[in-house]
Amino acid sequence: MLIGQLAQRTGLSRDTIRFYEKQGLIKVGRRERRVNNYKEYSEAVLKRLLLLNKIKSYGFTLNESAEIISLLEADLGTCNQISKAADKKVAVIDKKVKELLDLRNSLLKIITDCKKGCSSPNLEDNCPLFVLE
Amino acid sequence: MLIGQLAQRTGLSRDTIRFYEKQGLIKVGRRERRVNNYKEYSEAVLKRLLLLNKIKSYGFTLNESAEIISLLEADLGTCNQISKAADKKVAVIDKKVKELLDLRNSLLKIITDCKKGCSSPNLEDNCPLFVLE
DNA sequence: ATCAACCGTGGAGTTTAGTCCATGCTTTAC
DNA sequence: GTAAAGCATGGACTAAACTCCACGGTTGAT
Repeated sequence: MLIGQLAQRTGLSRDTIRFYEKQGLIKVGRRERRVNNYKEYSEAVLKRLLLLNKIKSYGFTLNESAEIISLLEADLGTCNQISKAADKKVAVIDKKVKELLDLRNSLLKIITDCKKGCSSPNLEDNCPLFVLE
Repeated sequence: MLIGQLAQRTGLSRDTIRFYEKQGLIKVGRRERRVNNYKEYSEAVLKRLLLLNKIKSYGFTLNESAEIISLLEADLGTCNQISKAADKKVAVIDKKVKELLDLRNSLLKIITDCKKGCSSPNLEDNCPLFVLE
């Protein structure tokens, strides 16, 4: 199929597909061209892209996704390997969540402090925060 | 003071200070130069940088921080304004946290599914996930 | 014949917040 | 007198994952 159809079937834009190609995430052999030089994409490429999307949707980066696919293709994507990769991601996510929640608390505190510091309920006063002592 | 001292007192690198200058976050008048062309930074600039850092530490971007400072300087940084900006940030954070937690659940699910799908406890089998049906 | 819609390539731009480099002048210390 | 350290300027580079653009060839419909 041509790139337009590939785009439709994967939900990716042509530009994205071409970008993935530039990145080496998918390959089209130099022989897989039509006479007019249009690229002919195989079902295998379609599958690879769908898989890439699926893995990516779990929060893996493009490169990580490609690595996982390589493992699978080399029959090395064992349960241990995959689980370990996912575990690592979970740890990263947990860290991010913690940071965000800390930030959230700080923000909530400045909101209450700001309102509290306003000369009583006149919320049109300047916020006493964000002023260096 | 010169940039080196300013860097020391703010904890920012010279490069960062120069970058902020390029971005227009701080300004040094063309007249505020020593005879040798070295820039002379005022205490006001120092304060502005410290304030910028403080606001930034609450998760605001550089530009947002600069905007908040502008409000404060124009005596418009009212409790309402500041609280509203913080509220907005909180909402953004909440959204991100939710996304991350959803992702976390998906990952946990693929871990258990992967292990469950392994031909029983042989974790060296290929993970049955990440395979298109 | 011509217009839209599609294809190819190469390269630039986007975002954020800087970092690093080259070049060249100034000042300070030994 | 010379080396190190500090200053100024302008511009390139970084990550991530695209998106957009220009230019040009091809195909299909009218």
